Amino acid sequence: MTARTRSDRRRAEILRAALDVIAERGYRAASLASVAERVGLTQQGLLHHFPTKEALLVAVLEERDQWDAVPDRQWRLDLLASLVEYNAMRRGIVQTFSALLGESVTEEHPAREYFTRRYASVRADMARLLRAEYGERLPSGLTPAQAAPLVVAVLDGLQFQWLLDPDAVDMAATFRHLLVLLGEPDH
Amino acid sequence: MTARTRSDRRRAEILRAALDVIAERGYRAASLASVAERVGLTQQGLLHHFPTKEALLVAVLEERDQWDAVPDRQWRLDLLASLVEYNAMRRGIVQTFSALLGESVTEEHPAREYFTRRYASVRADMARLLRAEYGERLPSGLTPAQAAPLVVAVLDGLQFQWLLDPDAVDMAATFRHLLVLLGEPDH
DNA sequence: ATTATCTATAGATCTATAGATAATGC
DNA sequence: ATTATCTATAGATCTATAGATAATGC
Repeated sequence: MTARTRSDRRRAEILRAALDVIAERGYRAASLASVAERVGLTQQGLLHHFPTKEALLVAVLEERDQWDAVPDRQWRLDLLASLVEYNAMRRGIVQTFSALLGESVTEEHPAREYFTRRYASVRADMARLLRAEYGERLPSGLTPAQAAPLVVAVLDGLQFQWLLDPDAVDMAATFRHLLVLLGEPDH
Repeated sequence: MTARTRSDRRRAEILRAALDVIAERGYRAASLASVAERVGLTQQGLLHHFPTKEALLVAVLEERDQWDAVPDRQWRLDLLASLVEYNAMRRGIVQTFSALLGESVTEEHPAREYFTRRYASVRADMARLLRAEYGERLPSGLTPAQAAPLVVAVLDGLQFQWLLDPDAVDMAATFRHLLVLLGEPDH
């Protein structure tokens, strides 16, 4: 599981530092020097492992894809609620990707395509999950495809409210309120 | 309504250019020079009107507060849907404030406090609106205070999905699906 | 007179390249 | 031998200050 070669370990260290720095400053304002400093390297030393700043961002995004690679047959709505609960304990990671999402809507942002593709796929997965849970119609009459972007929007929107004011917003409890709105599945 | 003095007009021009540049690059990556260029000024000329970059940001945020100053007694849920529809025609503005929101969760961002305060107040307004519409319980059994952060989250979350892929997400239609989930008010 | 704008510039950054040296692993 | 890291540095930026000049409005 852990990186094998010396080089892989170094890359993993750098990636973790990059996640932290991006959480603190976003990608554009994150400097290679500040990432390098956290792992005891010079900025030029870091560039030996990732040849450009963008290569480092790409590696960050690829890592995220690995976390998310949960076989989606196993997903259920109540497990989604647990995921939200879990995220509420990993503020740094949530902040990293919320900051990246925010930046990604600006022009020529190197993560823009990534997020565009990702949301298309997340909406599709969510629709599938809802279909598995409810069949072709939710109790409200909405189709899974209609409800999917709503559920995804709630997940992201809640993260921003929570990051700005963790004491004012209980992400997990609020997400469960969405499940109330969606209605109880029949099964 | 329009700015009166020469100076006020100039400031208004600069503000509009700043909104555009922030939409394109975010605040941190927006340079004073690029804002100045759009109004035919040098960067130093711009600084005559806004003494620091942060002062310019503050002015941008204050302007937003003015737009939002709709007497909230007049708000109703279906008017919110029209607002979403309207926003779908103002991509630039939506992008400006989505980018700022995204950046604002990073440390020491000059808009962080602004957004924290703003969301507290937006949630309170939304709860008030829901109470006016539904009374103390929505059809689902949720209280207005429980549903408010959800509705706000949907508004923001949809904006990100729409900005990334306008053709894939119909903001207004999807928001109306949320209204279906909330249920028809009795009155 | 006052306000607006410009030129010049200081002082910080930032990314990336070139090439030397140090450390590691056959 | 190869990989990792460093020093040196080019070439772009960026914000902000200082002080001169141009334009505007009593």
